[in-house]
Amino acid sequence: MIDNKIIAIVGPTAVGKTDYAIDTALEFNGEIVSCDSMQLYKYMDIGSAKPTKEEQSLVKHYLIDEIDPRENFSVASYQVMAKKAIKEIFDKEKTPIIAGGTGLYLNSILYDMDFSIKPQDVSLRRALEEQAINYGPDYLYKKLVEKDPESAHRIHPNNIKKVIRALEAAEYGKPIEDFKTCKKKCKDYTVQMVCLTRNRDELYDRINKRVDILVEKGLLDEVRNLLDMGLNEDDISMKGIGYKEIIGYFNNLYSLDEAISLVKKNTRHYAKRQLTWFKRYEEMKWFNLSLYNTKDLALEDIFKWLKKM
RNA sequence: GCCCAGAUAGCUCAGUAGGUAGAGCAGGGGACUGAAAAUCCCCGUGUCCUUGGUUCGAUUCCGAGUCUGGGCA
Repeated sequence: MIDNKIIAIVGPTAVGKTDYAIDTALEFNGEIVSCDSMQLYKYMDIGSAKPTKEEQSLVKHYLIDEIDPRENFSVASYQVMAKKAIKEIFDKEKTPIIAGGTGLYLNSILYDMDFSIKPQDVSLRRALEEQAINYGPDYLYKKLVEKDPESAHRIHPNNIKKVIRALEAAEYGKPIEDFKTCKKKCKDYTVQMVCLTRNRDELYDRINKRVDILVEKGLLDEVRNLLDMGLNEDDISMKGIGYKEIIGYFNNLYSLDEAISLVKKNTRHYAKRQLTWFKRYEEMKWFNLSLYNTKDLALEDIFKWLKKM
Protein backbone atom coordinates (compact mmCIF):
# COMPACT_ATOMS: atom_id res chain seq x y z
CA MET A 1 0.00 0.00 0.00
CA ILE A 2 1.15 3.50 -0.87
CA ASP A 3 2.30 5.55 2.05
CA ASN A 4 -0.02 8.26 3.29
CA LYS A 5 -2.93 7.09 1.25
CA ILE A 6 -6.36 8.03 2.41
CA ILE A 7 -9.73 6.91 1.12
CA ALA A 8 -12.80 9.09 0.87
CA ILE A 9 -16.27 7.58 0.74
CA VAL A 10 -18.72 10.32 -0.11
CA GLY A 11 -22.17 10.62 -1.61
CA PRO A 12 -25.60 12.08 -1.10
CA THR A 13 -27.50 11.67 2.11
CA ALA A 14 -29.28 8.34 2.62
CA VAL A 15 -27.27 6.59 -0.08
CA GLY A 16 -25.79 4.21 2.50
CA LYS A 17 -22.40 5.74 3.22
CA THR A 18 -22.23 4.66 6.86
CA ASP A 19 -22.32 0.95 6.03
CA TYR A 20 -19.95 1.15 3.13
CA ALA A 21 -17.47 3.27 5.04
CA ILE A 22 -17.37 0.78 7.90
CA ASP A 23 -16.86 -2.16 5.55
CA THR A 24 -14.13 -0.27 3.75
CA ALA A 25 -12.43 0.56 7.02
CA LEU A 26 -12.52 -3.10 8.06
CA GLU A 27 -11.06 -4.16 4.71
CA PHE A 28 -8.26 -1.61 4.68
CA ASN A 29 -7.33 -1.48 8.36
CA GLY A 30 -8.79 1.95 8.58
CA GLU A 31 -10.41 4.39 10.94
CA ILE A 32 -13.17 6.75 9.95
CA VAL A 33 -12.97 10.53 9.89
CA SER A 34 -16.48 11.89 9.60
CA CYS A 35 -16.99 14.61 7.05
CA ASP A 36 -20.42 15.78 8.10
CA SER A 37 -21.33 19.22 9.34
CA MET A 38 -24.18 17.98 11.55
CA GLN A 39 -22.81 14.78 13.06
CA LEU A 40 -20.11 16.90 14.64
CA TYR A 41 -22.64 18.24 17.08
CA LYS A 42 -23.44 16.56 20.34
CA TYR A 43 -27.07 15.79 21.24
CA MET A 44 -28.08 15.77 17.58
CA ASP A 45 -28.11 12.04 17.03
CA ILE A 46 -31.40 11.23 15.35
CA GLY A 47 -31.77 14.17 12.98
CA SER A 48 -28.22 13.92 11.71
CA ALA A 49 -28.54 10.13 11.28
CA LYS A 50 -25.34 9.45 13.17
CA PRO A 51 -23.82 5.98 13.06
CA THR A 52 -25.15 4.02 16.03
CA LYS A 53 -23.07 3.07 19.07
CA GLU A 54 -22.83 -0.45 17.67
CA GLU A 55 -21.61 0.80 14.31
CA GLN A 56 -19.12 3.09 15.98
CA SER A 57 -17.82 0.20 18.07
CA LEU A 58 -16.86 -1.70 14.91
CA VAL A 59 -14.47 1.01 13.76
CA LYS A 60 -13.17 4.07 15.54
CA HIS A 61 -14.91 7.24 14.33
CA TYR A 62 -13.41 10.71 14.57
CA LEU A 63 -15.20 14.06 14.49
CA ILE A 64 -18.56 12.84 15.68
CA ASP A 65 -20.01 14.33 18.87
CA GLU A 66 -17.25 16.89 19.14
CA ILE A 67 -19.01 20.24 19.27
CA ASP A 68 -21.65 21.74 21.50
CA PRO A 69 -24.53 22.82 19.28
CA ARG A 70 -24.67 26.15 21.07
CA GLU A 71 -21.21 26.92 19.73
CA ASN A 72 -20.55 28.50 16.36
CA PHE A 73 -18.57 26.26 14.08
CA SER A 74 -17.13 26.54 10.61
CA VAL A 75 -15.00 24.87 7.96
CA ALA A 76 -11.88 26.54 9.23
CA SER A 77 -12.08 24.61 12.51
CA TYR A 78 -13.08 21.48 10.70
CA GLN A 79 -9.99 21.65 8.55
CA VAL A 80 -7.73 21.79 11.59
CA MET A 81 -9.55 19.00 13.39
CA ALA A 82 -9.66 16.74 10.35
CA LYS A 83 -5.98 17.12 9.61
CA LYS A 84 -5.17 16.31 13.20
CA ALA A 85 -7.34 13.19 13.08
CA ILE A 86 -5.74 12.07 9.83
CA LYS A 87 -2.29 12.47 11.32
CA GLU A 88 -3.29 10.50 14.37
CA ILE A 89 -4.50 7.63 12.21
CA PHE A 90 -1.35 7.65 10.13
CA ASP A 91 0.66 7.51 13.34
CA LYS A 92 -1.11 4.27 14.18
CA GLU A 93 -0.18 3.05 10.71
CA LYS A 94 -3.79 2.79 9.74
CA THR A 95 -5.72 4.18 6.79
CA PRO A 96 -7.90 7.24 7.29
CA ILE A 97 -11.30 6.79 5.71
CA ILE A 98 -13.05 10.12 5.13
CA ALA A 99 -16.78 9.50 5.16
CA GLY A 100 -19.55 12.00 4.76
CA GLY A 101 -21.46 14.28 2.51
CA THR A 102 -20.37 17.82 3.33
CA GLY A 103 -18.62 18.89 0.16
CA LEU A 104 -16.92 22.01 1.47
CA TYR A 105 -15.51 20.10 4.42
CA LEU A 106 -14.14 17.42 2.12
CA ASN A 107 -12.63 20.16 0.02
CA SER A 108 -10.82 21.59 3.02
CA ILE A 109 -9.07 18.24 3.43
CA LEU A 110 -8.22 17.77 -0.23
CA TYR A 111 -6.93 21.27 -0.85
CA ASP A 112 -4.88 23.77 1.07
CA MET A 113 -7.81 26.08 1.47
CA ASP A 114 -6.64 29.27 3.09
CA PHE A 115 -8.84 30.40 5.93
CA SER A 116 -6.44 32.99 7.30
CA ILE A 117 -8.84 35.85 6.56
CA LYS A 118 -10.84 35.78 9.74
CA PRO A 119 -14.47 36.74 9.86
CA GLN A 120 -15.04 40.24 11.09
CA ASP A 121 -16.57 40.84 14.45
CA VAL A 122 -20.23 40.03 14.66
CA SER A 123 -21.27 43.68 14.86
CA LEU A 124 -19.98 44.52 11.40
CA ARG A 125 -21.65 41.47 9.93
CA ARG A 126 -24.90 42.49 11.62
CA ALA A 127 -24.58 45.99 10.25
CA LEU A 128 -24.09 44.71 6.71
CA GLU A 129 -27.03 42.37 7.05
CA GLU A 130 -29.17 45.26 8.13
CA GLN A 131 -28.06 47.34 5.19
CA ALA A 132 -29.08 44.51 2.91
CA ILE A 133 -32.52 44.45 4.48
CA ASN A 134 -32.97 48.22 4.47
CA TYR A 135 -31.48 49.18 1.12
CA GLY A 136 -31.77 45.91 -0.76
CA PRO A 137 -29.12 43.42 -1.84
CA ASP A 138 -27.94 45.63 -4.70
CA TYR A 139 -26.70 48.22 -2.25
CA LEU A 140 -24.20 45.79 -0.74
CA TYR A 141 -23.32 44.37 -4.11
CA LYS A 142 -22.38 47.79 -5.46
CA LYS A 143 -20.03 48.19 -2.53
CA LEU A 144 -18.41 44.91 -3.42
CA VAL A 145 -18.05 45.88 -7.07
CA GLU A 146 -16.06 48.90 -5.90
CA LYS A 147 -13.88 47.12 -3.38
CA ASP A 148 -13.32 43.79 -5.08
CA PRO A 149 -14.63 43.66 -8.64
CA GLU A 150 -13.14 40.24 -9.25
CA SER A 151 -15.09 38.54 -6.46
CA ALA A 152 -18.14 40.56 -7.39
CA HIS A 153 -17.92 39.10 -10.83
CA ARG A 154 -18.50 35.55 -9.64
CA ILE A 155 -20.94 36.20 -6.78
CA HIS A 156 -24.59 36.72 -7.57
CA PRO A 157 -25.97 40.01 -6.16
CA ASN A 158 -28.77 38.16 -4.37
CA ASN A 159 -26.38 35.90 -2.53
CA ILE A 160 -26.14 38.25 0.42
CA LYS A 161 -24.24 35.84 2.60
CA LYS A 162 -21.43 35.55 0.12
CA VAL A 163 -21.42 39.24 -0.71
CA ILE A 164 -20.99 40.00 2.98
CA ARG A 165 -18.22 37.48 3.34
CA ALA A 166 -16.39 38.93 0.34
CA LEU A 167 -16.78 42.41 1.78
CA GLU A 168 -15.23 41.26 5.02
CA ALA A 169 -12.30 39.78 3.17
CA ALA A 170 -11.93 42.95 1.14
CA GLU A 171 -11.59 44.88 4.41
CA TYR A 172 -8.44 42.83 4.99
CA GLY A 173 -7.23 43.67 1.53
CA LYS A 174 -7.07 39.99 0.67
CA PRO A 175 -9.96 38.77 -1.46
CA ILE A 176 -11.43 35.33 -0.99
CA GLU A 177 -10.04 32.86 -3.42
CA ASP A 178 -11.78 31.22 -6.29
CA PHE A 179 -11.99 27.46 -6.20
CA LYS A 180 -11.29 27.19 -9.89
CA THR A 181 -8.12 29.26 -9.92
CA CYS A 182 -6.76 27.98 -6.64
CA LYS A 183 -6.39 24.24 -6.72
CA LYS A 184 -3.47 23.60 -4.45
CA LYS A 185 -3.78 19.97 -3.49
CA CYS A 186 -2.74 19.13 0.02
CA LYS A 187 0.59 17.35 -0.22
CA ASP A 188 0.43 15.49 3.07
CA TYR A 189 -1.37 12.54 1.50
CA THR A 190 -2.89 11.10 -1.63
CA VAL A 191 -6.61 10.55 -1.74
CA GLN A 192 -8.72 7.98 -3.51
CA MET A 193 -12.26 9.21 -3.81
CA VAL A 194 -15.34 7.09 -4.11
CA CYS A 195 -18.75 8.63 -4.60
CA LEU A 196 -21.69 6.35 -3.94
CA THR A 197 -24.89 7.11 -5.74
CA ARG A 198 -28.18 5.48 -6.69
CA ASN A 199 -30.86 5.97 -9.32
CA ARG A 200 -32.76 9.12 -8.46
CA ASP A 201 -36.08 7.38 -7.83
CA GLU A 202 -34.51 4.91 -5.47
CA LEU A 203 -32.52 7.56 -3.64
CA TYR A 204 -35.60 9.72 -3.11
CA ASP A 205 -37.53 6.72 -1.93
CA ARG A 206 -34.84 5.94 0.62
CA ILE A 207 -34.83 9.56 1.77
CA ASN A 208 -38.60 9.64 2.27
CA LYS A 209 -38.52 6.40 4.21
CA ARG A 210 -35.61 7.45 6.32
CA VAL A 211 -37.32 10.64 7.40
CA ASP A 212 -40.30 8.60 8.61
CA ILE A 213 -37.92 6.39 10.56
CA LEU A 214 -36.21 9.39 12.15
CA VAL A 215 -39.58 10.65 13.35
CA GLU A 216 -40.43 7.21 14.76
CA LYS A 217 -37.10 7.13 16.54
CA GLY A 218 -38.00 10.31 18.40
CA LEU A 219 -36.85 13.28 16.37
CA LEU A 220 -39.47 15.49 18.03
CA ASP A 221 -38.17 14.69 21.50
CA GLU A 222 -34.63 15.34 20.37
CA VAL A 223 -35.55 18.76 19.01
CA ARG A 224 -37.60 19.58 22.11
CA ASN A 225 -34.62 18.68 24.24
CA LEU A 226 -32.32 20.95 22.22
CA LEU A 227 -34.76 23.83 22.61
CA ASP A 228 -34.84 23.16 26.35
CA MET A 229 -31.07 23.49 26.33
CA GLY A 230 -31.54 27.07 25.18
CA LEU A 231 -31.10 26.61 21.45
CA ASN A 232 -33.36 28.31 18.95
CA GLU A 233 -33.87 28.62 15.21
CA ASP A 234 -31.12 31.23 14.94
CA ASP A 235 -28.36 28.87 16.05
CA ILE A 236 -26.31 27.52 13.18
CA SER A 237 -26.75 23.95 14.32
CA MET A 238 -30.52 24.37 14.23
CA LYS A 239 -30.40 25.29 10.53
CA GLY A 240 -29.92 21.61 9.81
CA ILE A 241 -32.57 19.77 7.86
CA GLY A 242 -34.90 17.96 10.22
CA TYR A 243 -34.30 20.50 12.96
CA LYS A 244 -35.44 23.77 11.44
CA GLU A 245 -38.67 22.24 10.12
CA ILE A 246 -39.60 20.63 13.44
CA ILE A 247 -38.90 23.91 15.21
CA GLY A 248 -41.28 25.54 12.75
CA TYR A 249 -43.92 23.02 13.75
CA PHE A 250 -43.33 23.71 17.45
CA ASN A 251 -43.75 27.40 16.67
CA ASN A 252 -47.13 26.63 15.08
CA LEU A 253 -46.10 27.66 11.61
CA TYR A 254 -47.60 24.48 10.14
CA SER A 255 -48.86 21.01 11.02
CA LEU A 256 -46.66 18.04 11.83
CA ASP A 257 -47.51 16.42 8.49
CA GLU A 258 -46.40 19.52 6.68
CA ALA A 259 -43.21 19.65 8.73
CA ILE A 260 -42.40 16.07 7.79
CA SER A 261 -43.09 16.74 4.10
CA LEU A 262 -40.79 19.73 4.32
CA VAL A 263 -38.02 17.64 5.85
CA LYS A 264 -38.38 15.15 3.01
CA LYS A 265 -38.40 17.81 0.34
CA ASN A 266 -35.42 19.68 1.77
CA THR A 267 -33.48 16.45 2.12
CA ARG A 268 -34.16 15.58 -1.52
CA HIS A 269 -33.01 19.01 -2.65
CA TYR A 270 -29.96 18.68 -0.46
CA ALA A 271 -29.05 15.31 -1.97
CA LYS A 272 -29.18 16.91 -5.40
CA ARG A 273 -26.87 19.72 -4.31
CA GLN A 274 -24.43 17.19 -2.90
CA LEU A 275 -24.31 15.30 -6.18
CA THR A 276 -23.67 18.55 -8.04
CA TRP A 277 -20.80 19.34 -5.71
CA PHE A 278 -19.13 15.95 -6.07
CA LYS A 279 -19.26 16.17 -9.85
CA ARG A 280 -16.58 18.83 -9.67
CA TYR A 281 -13.84 16.31 -8.87
CA GLU A 282 -12.40 14.78 -12.01
CA GLU A 283 -10.62 12.05 -10.06
CA MET A 284 -13.82 10.92 -8.36
CA LYS A 285 -14.80 7.28 -8.98
CA TRP A 286 -18.57 6.86 -9.06
CA PHE A 287 -20.44 3.72 -8.06
CA ASN A 288 -24.15 3.50 -8.71
CA LEU A 289 -25.38 1.12 -6.03
CA SER A 290 -28.70 0.65 -7.85
CA LEU A 291 -26.81 -1.39 -10.44
CA TYR A 292 -25.77 -4.05 -7.95
CA ASN A 293 -28.01 -6.83 -6.71
CA THR A 294 -26.23 -7.13 -3.39
CA LYS A 295 -24.03 -5.00 -1.22
CA ASP A 296 -21.25 -7.59 -1.41
CA LEU A 297 -21.10 -7.31 -5.18
CA ALA A 298 -20.85 -3.54 -4.94
CA LEU A 299 -18.17 -3.77 -2.26
CA GLU A 300 -16.22 -6.20 -4.42
CA ASP A 301 -16.03 -3.66 -7.23
CA ILE A 302 -15.22 -0.81 -4.91
CA PHE A 303 -12.44 -2.72 -3.18
CA LYS A 304 -11.04 -3.87 -6.50
CA TRP A 305 -10.81 -0.28 -7.64
CA LEU A 306 -9.32 0.91 -4.37
CA LYS A 307 -6.62 -1.78 -4.51
CA LYS A 308 -5.65 -0.96 -8.07
CA MET A 309 -3.92 2.22 -7.01
C1' G B 1 -84.05 12.72 -9.44
C1' C B 2 -83.42 18.23 -8.94
C1' C B 3 -80.25 22.63 -7.91
C1' C B 4 -75.40 24.94 -7.52
C1' A B 5 -70.12 25.02 -8.37
C1' G B 6 -65.99 23.02 -10.77
C1' A B 7 -63.24 20.46 -15.00
C1' U B 8 -56.54 24.37 -17.70
C1' A B 9 -48.96 21.57 -16.49
C1' G B 10 -47.47 15.56 -12.30
C1' C B 11 -50.48 18.47 -8.00
C1' U B 12 -53.20 23.14 -6.31
C1' C B 13 -55.10 26.89 -8.95
C1' A B 14 -54.97 31.81 -11.86
C1' G B 15 -56.13 33.73 -16.63
C1' U B 16 -57.63 34.84 -21.62
C1' A B 17 -63.07 41.98 -22.16
C1' G B 18 -63.09 35.64 -28.03
C1' G B 19 -56.81 35.92 -31.37
C1' U B 20 -54.39 28.40 -28.65
C1' A B 21 -52.13 30.29 -21.63
C1' G B 22 -48.99 31.24 -16.40
C1' A B 23 -48.04 31.21 -10.99
C1' G B 24 -46.93 28.30 -6.60
C1' C B 25 -45.58 23.41 -5.33
C1' A B 26 -43.39 18.92 -7.27
C1' G B 27 -39.48 17.87 -10.76
C1' G B 28 -34.75 19.01 -13.61
C1' G B 29 -29.91 21.62 -14.15
C1' G B 30 -26.03 24.66 -12.04
C1' A B 31 -22.80 27.71 -8.63
C1' C B 32 -19.96 27.43 -4.18
C1' U B 33 -12.93 29.39 0.08
C1' G B 34 -14.85 30.91 7.70
C1' A B 35 -23.30 29.61 8.59
C1' A B 36 -22.24 24.65 3.66
C1' A B 37 -27.87 19.98 6.02
C1' A B 38 -26.09 27.07 4.75
C1' U B 39 -26.71 30.52 0.71
C1' C B 40 -27.75 31.61 -4.32
C1' C B 41 -28.91 31.22 -9.84
C1' C B 42 -31.38 29.07 -14.27
C1' C B 43 -35.39 25.80 -16.58
C1' G B 44 -42.92 25.94 -17.70
C1' U B 45 -46.64 23.35 -24.81
C1' G B 46 -50.32 21.56 -21.96
C1' U B 47 -56.16 17.15 -26.40
C1' C B 48 -57.23 24.53 -21.58
C1' C B 49 -63.12 17.44 -20.17
C1' U B 50 -66.18 15.85 -24.79
C1' U B 51 -69.39 17.52 -28.41
C1' G B 52 -72.68 20.77 -31.19
C1' G B 53 -73.78 26.14 -32.01
C1' U B 54 -72.58 31.48 -32.66
C1' U B 55 -68.06 33.63 -34.97
C1' C B 56 -63.20 35.07 -39.82
C1' G B 57 -61.54 32.66 -35.28
C1' A B 58 -63.82 29.30 -29.09
C1' U B 59 -59.89 27.02 -23.94
C1' U B 60 -62.88 31.68 -23.19
C1' C B 61 -69.79 32.97 -24.98
C1' C B 62 -74.42 29.61 -25.52
C1' G B 63 -76.62 24.44 -25.59
C1' A B 64 -76.10 19.23 -24.62
C1' G B 65 -73.27 15.27 -22.53
C1' U B 66 -69.57 13.02 -19.07
C1' C B 67 -67.05 13.20 -14.55
C1' U B 68 -65.97 15.40 -9.58
C1' G B 69 -67.41 18.17 -5.25
C1' G B 70 -71.46 20.42 -2.30
C1' G B 71 -76.64 21.08 -1.28
C1' C B 72 -81.95 19.57 -1.62
C1' A B 73 -85.05 15.52 -1.87
